[in-house]
Amino acid sequence: MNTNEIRNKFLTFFEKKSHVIWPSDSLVPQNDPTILFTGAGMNQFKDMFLGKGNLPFKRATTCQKCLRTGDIDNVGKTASHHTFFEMLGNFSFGDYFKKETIEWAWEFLVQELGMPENRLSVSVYKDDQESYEIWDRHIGIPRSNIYQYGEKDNFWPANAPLLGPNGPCGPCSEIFFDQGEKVGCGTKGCDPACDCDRFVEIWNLVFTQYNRTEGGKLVPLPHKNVDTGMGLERMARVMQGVQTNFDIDIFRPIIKSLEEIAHIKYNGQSEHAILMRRIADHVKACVFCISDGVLPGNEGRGYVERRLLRRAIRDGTQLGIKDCFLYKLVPIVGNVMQEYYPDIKQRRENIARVVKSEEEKFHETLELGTARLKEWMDTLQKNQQKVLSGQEAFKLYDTYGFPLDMTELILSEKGFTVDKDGFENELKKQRIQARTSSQMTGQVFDTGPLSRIKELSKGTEFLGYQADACEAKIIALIQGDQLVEVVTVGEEVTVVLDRTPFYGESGGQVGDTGILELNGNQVKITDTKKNNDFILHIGKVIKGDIRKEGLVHAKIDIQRRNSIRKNHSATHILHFALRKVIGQHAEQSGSLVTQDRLRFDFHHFSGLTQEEIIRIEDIVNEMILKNEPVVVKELSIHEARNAGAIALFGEKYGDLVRMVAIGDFSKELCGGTHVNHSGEIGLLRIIGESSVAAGIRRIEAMTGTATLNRDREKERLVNEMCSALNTSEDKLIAKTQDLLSELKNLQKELHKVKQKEISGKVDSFVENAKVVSGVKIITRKLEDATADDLRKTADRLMKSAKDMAIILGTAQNGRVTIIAALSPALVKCGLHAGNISKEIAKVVGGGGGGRPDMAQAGGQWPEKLDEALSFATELLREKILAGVSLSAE
RNA sequence: GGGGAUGUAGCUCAAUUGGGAGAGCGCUGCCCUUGCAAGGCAGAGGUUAGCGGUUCGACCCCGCUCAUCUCCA
Repeated sequence: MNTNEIRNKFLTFFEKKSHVIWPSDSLVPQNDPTILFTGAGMNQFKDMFLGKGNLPFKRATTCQKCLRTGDIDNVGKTASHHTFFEMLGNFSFGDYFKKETIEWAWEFLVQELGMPENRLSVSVYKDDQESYEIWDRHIGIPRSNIYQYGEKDNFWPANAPLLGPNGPCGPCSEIFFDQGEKVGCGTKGCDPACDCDRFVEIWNLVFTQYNRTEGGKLVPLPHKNVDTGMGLERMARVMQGVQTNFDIDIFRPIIKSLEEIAHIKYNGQSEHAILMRRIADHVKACVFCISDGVLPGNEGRGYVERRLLRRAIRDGTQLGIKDCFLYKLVPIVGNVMQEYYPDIKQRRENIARVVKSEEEKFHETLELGTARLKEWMDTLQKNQQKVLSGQEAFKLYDTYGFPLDMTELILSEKGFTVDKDGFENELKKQRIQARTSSQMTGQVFDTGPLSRIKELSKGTEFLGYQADACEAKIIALIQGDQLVEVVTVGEEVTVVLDRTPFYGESGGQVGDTGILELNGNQVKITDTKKNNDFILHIGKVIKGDIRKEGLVHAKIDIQRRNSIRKNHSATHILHFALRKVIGQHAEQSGSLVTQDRLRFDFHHFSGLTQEEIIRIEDIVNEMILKNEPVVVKELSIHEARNAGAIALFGEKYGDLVRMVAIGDFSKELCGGTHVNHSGEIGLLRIIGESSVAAGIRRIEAMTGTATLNRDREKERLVNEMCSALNTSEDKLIAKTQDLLSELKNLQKELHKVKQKEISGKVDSFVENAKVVSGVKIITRKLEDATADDLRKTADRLMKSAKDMAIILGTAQNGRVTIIAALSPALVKCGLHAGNISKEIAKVVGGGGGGRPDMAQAGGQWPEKLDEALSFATELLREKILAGVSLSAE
């Protein structure tokens, strides 16, 4: 039985038991600060479990995409560990409980899947007599097949009564499939708790019936929930009678393709097999991440994904694959998953491009790391050492991203080793440092103010598609993380209403601004955000006090909203034009729609040419001028897909969606606000094109009167330039070029004149030089000279005689600059221009230094420059006399 | 969120540890060469990522910001 059949059977089985088949949540959880990735079927139902969700059903069944990296080190080594996997589940929110859950689970396994009863065994929590009796009496499982375990194995979350966290929890009952004595440890007393492979845990039935409070108290919940999870891959492995999860129908083609790329036969046993399994797992995880909008990066989710990708790439190199290869597996993953996840196949090219570019990047870092490591190996060689220190290995890893095992490999080829303990030590240090400042609290359920509001209300009704203003009741006033009753003038506040015309930031469209008014008291709303079903009005009380009573009049800034409408509709047209011009792969990967501009990110491998930009602009404006109607319809997701509407990467859609159609060319699923006819947009101008990430480009544009203002501004600029340059528009460029070349000529001229002036002075300086012991001493002041002029003059003077000591000074802008130069012979005698300049500079209130033959000094008392120069003459005389006698000795 | 590294000409990188911003490749022009490749000469190209500080003086030292890379969470 293949995975698709199992999945379908499961979902339809529970549908027959009055469950709603609910779509999988995105791997990126929305509005849940407690987790990075969706890791279990229940994640999207947390609010339902707490009794404050507002989904219109009490029973649901899902097949949830999950990503977990906690057990990453086991992936590939064991038969069943994955990072990405699918979890089948059925859920009860205060509806049925243990009896039905257990009964149905048994019915499904035995009757639907036809599993042999004698191979199944179960476990229950030691204190959960209720479940025990259901298994024992109601189902009639032999007692020898019912195991009772403690809170480590049969409680959710594990060890919750003792260790926490606080929140909903409860006992669970697990169902195991016995693969027989031949598999696993082979000991007589082997049971489901054994670490060996014999008993496969196929289903976990969790009964969340308690709320754990401070101190480990378990308070019974008013309505009890059921949360079950069946790993699809594991189940498929049992049903298909194969040894590991990687031998099932959705993994075999990936492994097979890998065999062809690496020219290595997969035998399930060797070291190579571990690597191949891991690659298969990781590439699938990354494909799903990318399709849910997570791009590889260096923080948060993107970083988790990057680590998975890089590990897979490294495993590939261990298999002897030299070039990029992972991206070639993307279409294979698309094929095996296409029935339940058609998007993956559709987007395989974009996904593959992201994977490939990450592969290329990683190869680059590997090359850089290898080069650095070779340098260190050379020094080891020189110092006749054999061991690379842990610090150095860690530096290579930490700073340059060079994996430890590669370091070891390269070292061992030349007979070196690495201090692994030292490395681990460094890693431990970093972990401790980072953990002390983490934001993930380890809590399963969010306890912030919003979670408390959910107990008061089901959400905010959005009226903004039709209305600009309405009367509304205040549900809550939030300040910081506190719920308050009154907010006084001047204070900032977040207001939650029961209904509102304010659009909460989502889908790239910014939140509305406006005014909330109640009996002359006013809150100025500067931003509006969305959290689940609540719309949060963020602002400041500007008049009177706001209390949680009466009806407020909520009114948005309609002009601003109208600009946003234009930009949002324009974004859709731009998306269409873009794909028409550069290709269908140019899918949206993000957008920002504000009142004065729009930003649109899309998949593309290179920058746009000027011609492409112009064509895109032309097509958009053509569509605007056609004044096509914009029609918004509410449809089921199924109908919308059939109509050919574009859904976005990584967005999760409910059963009812809004489809925005412009003319007959653009259809997108979109919750934003739009114009009624495309003509209202007026005009679109593309004002920028740039890169945001590998494979992603960004276009910025503006519409409506904003473009008019921009054009006026440009015109004003040109006019001002014309009047500044005293010319007309048609001659502006020629005139500018003339001026530039004139300027250049003048600069050259000036340079020449200065050179001439210097050489003129040089002669007289040399003539009037004092001579001490055959050394010409020149100390002079130059007017209007820069440090560079002084230096050039000194250079010129230096050429005029063999032994010279030169000090030149100038006063400019209230500062003194001095240059000291000595000819090589004097330097040999022990004179140092740097030291000399230092002493001279003291006279003008500064310091100095430099090379023995040429130095620079400065000071802040220009009036003392003459004094400094005569001091310099004396100083040089003394030094030369001393120096010469020294060298004579 | 916390660390480490990097940021200099269009590209790849130097700058002796605070004291004249340079090389190679590429570009422009000229010369040489009967083709190709090369060679010779000359030239353009820089806010040393940005801001602030220390200093007589900062590519260099210190602080902040930004971008890229990387590790930890």
